[in-house]
Amino acid sequence: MSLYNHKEIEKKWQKYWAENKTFKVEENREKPKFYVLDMFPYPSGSGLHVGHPLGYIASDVFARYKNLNGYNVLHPMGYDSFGLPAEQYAIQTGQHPATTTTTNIEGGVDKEGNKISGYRKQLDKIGFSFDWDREIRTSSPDYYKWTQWIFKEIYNAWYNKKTDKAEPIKNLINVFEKEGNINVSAATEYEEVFSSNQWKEWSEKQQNKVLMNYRLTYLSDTWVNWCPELGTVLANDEIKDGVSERGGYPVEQKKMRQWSMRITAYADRLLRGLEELDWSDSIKDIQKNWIGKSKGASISFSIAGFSEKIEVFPTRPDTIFGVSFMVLAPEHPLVDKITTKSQKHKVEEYQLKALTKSERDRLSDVKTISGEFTGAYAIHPFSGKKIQIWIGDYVLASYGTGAVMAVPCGDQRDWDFAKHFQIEIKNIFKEINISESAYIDKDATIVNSDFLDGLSVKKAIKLSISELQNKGIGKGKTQYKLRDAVFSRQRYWGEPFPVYYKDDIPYVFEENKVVELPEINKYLPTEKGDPPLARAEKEKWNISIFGDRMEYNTMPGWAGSSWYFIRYVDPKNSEDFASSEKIDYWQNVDLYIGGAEHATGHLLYSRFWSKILFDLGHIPFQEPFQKLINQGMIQGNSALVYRDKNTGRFISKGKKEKYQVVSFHVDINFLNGDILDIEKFKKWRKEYNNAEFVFEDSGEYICGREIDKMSKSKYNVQTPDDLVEKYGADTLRCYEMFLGPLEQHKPWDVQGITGVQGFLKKLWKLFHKEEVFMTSNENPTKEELKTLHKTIKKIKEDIERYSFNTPVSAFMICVNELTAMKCNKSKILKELLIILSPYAPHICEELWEKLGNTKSITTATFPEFNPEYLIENNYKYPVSFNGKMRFTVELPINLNKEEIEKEIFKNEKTKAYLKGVEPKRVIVVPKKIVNIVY
RNA sequence: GCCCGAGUGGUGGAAUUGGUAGACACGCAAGACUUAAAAUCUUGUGACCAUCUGGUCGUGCGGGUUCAAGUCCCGCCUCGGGUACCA
Repeated sequence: MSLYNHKEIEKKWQKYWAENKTFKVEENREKPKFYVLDMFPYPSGSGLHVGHPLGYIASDVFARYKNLNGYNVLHPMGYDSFGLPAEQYAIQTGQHPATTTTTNIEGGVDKEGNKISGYRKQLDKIGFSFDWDREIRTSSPDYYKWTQWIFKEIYNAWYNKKTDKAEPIKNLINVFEKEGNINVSAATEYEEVFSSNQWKEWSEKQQNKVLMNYRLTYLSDTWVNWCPELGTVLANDEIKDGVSERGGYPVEQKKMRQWSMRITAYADRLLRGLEELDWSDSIKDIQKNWIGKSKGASISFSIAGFSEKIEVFPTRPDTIFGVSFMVLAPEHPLVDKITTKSQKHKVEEYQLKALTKSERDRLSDVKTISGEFTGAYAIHPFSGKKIQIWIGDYVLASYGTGAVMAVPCGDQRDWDFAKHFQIEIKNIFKEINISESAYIDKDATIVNSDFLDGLSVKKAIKLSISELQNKGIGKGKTQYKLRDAVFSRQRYWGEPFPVYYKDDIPYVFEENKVVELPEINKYLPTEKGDPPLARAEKEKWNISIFGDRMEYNTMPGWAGSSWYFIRYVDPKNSEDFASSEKIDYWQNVDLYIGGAEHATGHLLYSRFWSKILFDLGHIPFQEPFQKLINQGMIQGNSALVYRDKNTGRFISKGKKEKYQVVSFHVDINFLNGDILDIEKFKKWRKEYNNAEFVFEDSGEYICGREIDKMSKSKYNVQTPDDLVEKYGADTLRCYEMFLGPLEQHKPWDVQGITGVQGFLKKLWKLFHKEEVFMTSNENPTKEELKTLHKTIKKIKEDIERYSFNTPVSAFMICVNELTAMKCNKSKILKELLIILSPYAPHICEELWEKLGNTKSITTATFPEFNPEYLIENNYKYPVSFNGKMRFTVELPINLNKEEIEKEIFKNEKTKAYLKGVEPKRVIVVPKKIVNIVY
């Protein structure tokens, strides 16, 4: 073998790595650990396209780099294998989702007879350094046994606000038995107070009901986002623009008995925890927004003639004297009660109208101001004045208290509302004109406000809160937008809950045994509307049910992915979710790479579960992912053909203006560059067999191009398999990195790949003469060492700042320079192979072996950069005149400013540019630049 | 609307702290080898002007700071992401 044969080399080394378990990793206290993780994929039937491996390649480069630098690197891979598509497929074909899932991972044939290559085989071809002995699948009972265990841990925990952490529910029960709940400060909506006697007297059912209010996962009747088409409940982050993210089906509000996770207890810690994370600002912002912390006061207004109060939550309690009316959401429970007879008709009409309006309508209808007066009055807590109570659909029942104290001078929506209904607008800001709009900045001085007069906003907020507190009508309060997360799905293909019901009370199984997903005859809801699991008879379950029935819901997609990074450290442990020694060694993930679309889902829930597990003493860290990189999406480069509407002929791109055309997507595999292969196209579909064309003058058919999401339906999917076959995995790896910064979105374009392959061929040639392997043992020259060490420095610096694209150019430059020097010295090439091996591991292993090494290149050490080789005697000074670079002058590096200036002015060219004019100023920056101003 | 991020040749992109804009690669053009093609190699390639030397312009647009701005500041435009009557 003499020419670079990527197929043979890659096959050989992939086999070698697998047989020798090269990437198997164990705890090793001699070495520092490094944990590199990719977001694990959902194994879909369509397999990997070139966008998927982008992040995996980057993390693999980093993992291999860290390994060469003496770290013990954990770099696992697995599958998030519960999910909707497999279930949808099961509904259509009757095939068990487990079967589909296995086929999608391991390869095989699907029900329609399509060949599925399988994720694992696709991944293997790219040469990743995954430790496959650690593979996990969230749908495997060995794995979800522990997802269920974590659920039980969460179920058996409550949030103690005094210690600011989760604690076992047992402790709480002890307290209840001793002294009731009088001294308990917990994350709960439950406000009733009970004594120890009351607690003891209660039935089990009653006690259970009360405890539900404290548990970190609890059952409650909640308004949920119900998607009838999917037959399931969706989390807020699974809905985009009012329709389901998957499928785009309408979503409606429905009340259902659901498991929820008390994530709100962690709102503040989730917010504060962001500060110490090395994540992009945009992801941090998204999470901050989602948590939505706002500080203010809760104030209750009494209503004239009623005992009820209206609770409001202003963030600006300092504007309390600017209140000129109140607005309730049309759905507010008090509306029916306080509305006067004369207003009743109008109010009810308005309520009905508001009901029919969808969220979307309300949103798009910002300009229309609407509302109705209820006829009732609230009492201002300080002035005692009567103020009108209105309803308006700009106030949402679902947010805060569903009521606002309207301060038109300080809030634009209140201002608009007051103007529209001609309600008084009181100005409480000193020397501020509010005749055109409200004043929302916080830099005014408060006036017309009794005891707040003359104060700054900041001081007035403080004082107003303490006065409210004194009067017992309000207090300072912090509110979050974050809601508790609904944790039930009316689905089959998910983790079953380790829960059964007896007399309608939920119980979790005491014994630590997995509750396996039972076989059912159909993957659809029952006629009664119960979830599919209701179809399983009691004996179909692998566990003896002591109660009346099992929980029929399953867990959501994010359950398994919220803790998988912990399981990787000890994936086969059957006694524990992972041994504490191993967790202690590996700790949290040092580098996590994945898509930004998981910002509010997976990335938030994982942080939430980590904090619970930390509080309960199961793990020693609170944050799962220290450094996060969000890789950009690789978009598809679709190809279009144009068909003449009149004749049905296909018109080439350059001629299409002369015709009335409709465009179609065609398979990108029919193209060579932008030129369509007419024969392939004709064979594609029957109706094209006799297609006629209008060509360019050159006689070719040129396709249009368009950047789309990569998807089957646009025929623009490029699989890594084809490219690996044609160019090799090493080329693909380097090329995907070469494409641009990892975080950036970029269209896929295969045109540049030949350049990268050319680079590897040139590398190969450095080691060969006349197609025979030949290297020299001579000592390298200064120039050769300079090239090598310049590259070592650049690669190290770039990889460490996660710049994965620039090293590829540096390697190219290095190989180009060595080629120009005709360098085949093993002392140089050996080190080049080591630094290149994270990018192109196969070719490097092969050449490494040819150099006479018997151990894999993965056991090598990343070379030390030696600055001595980069010391220059001269520097080429760019000489600028008035900031414009004109020419360069090479000067000894050790000259000082004055000497440099002298040398420059000796130069003929300098004189020519100055034309005898005396320079006004000369700037000399040694080892940088010379600028002459004249 | 608000909050982030981005805008550089025909294309992907480089320029890490203000200091030679366009590295590296694709594409294109010319040439060498070849019966021919592929592969490979050599040369050129931001735009405009000029016979070369060279000059003018040039990093989305308009200003500004500076000896010097792709990089910093102010105001806009476009695109992408997030969020949405949040009280």
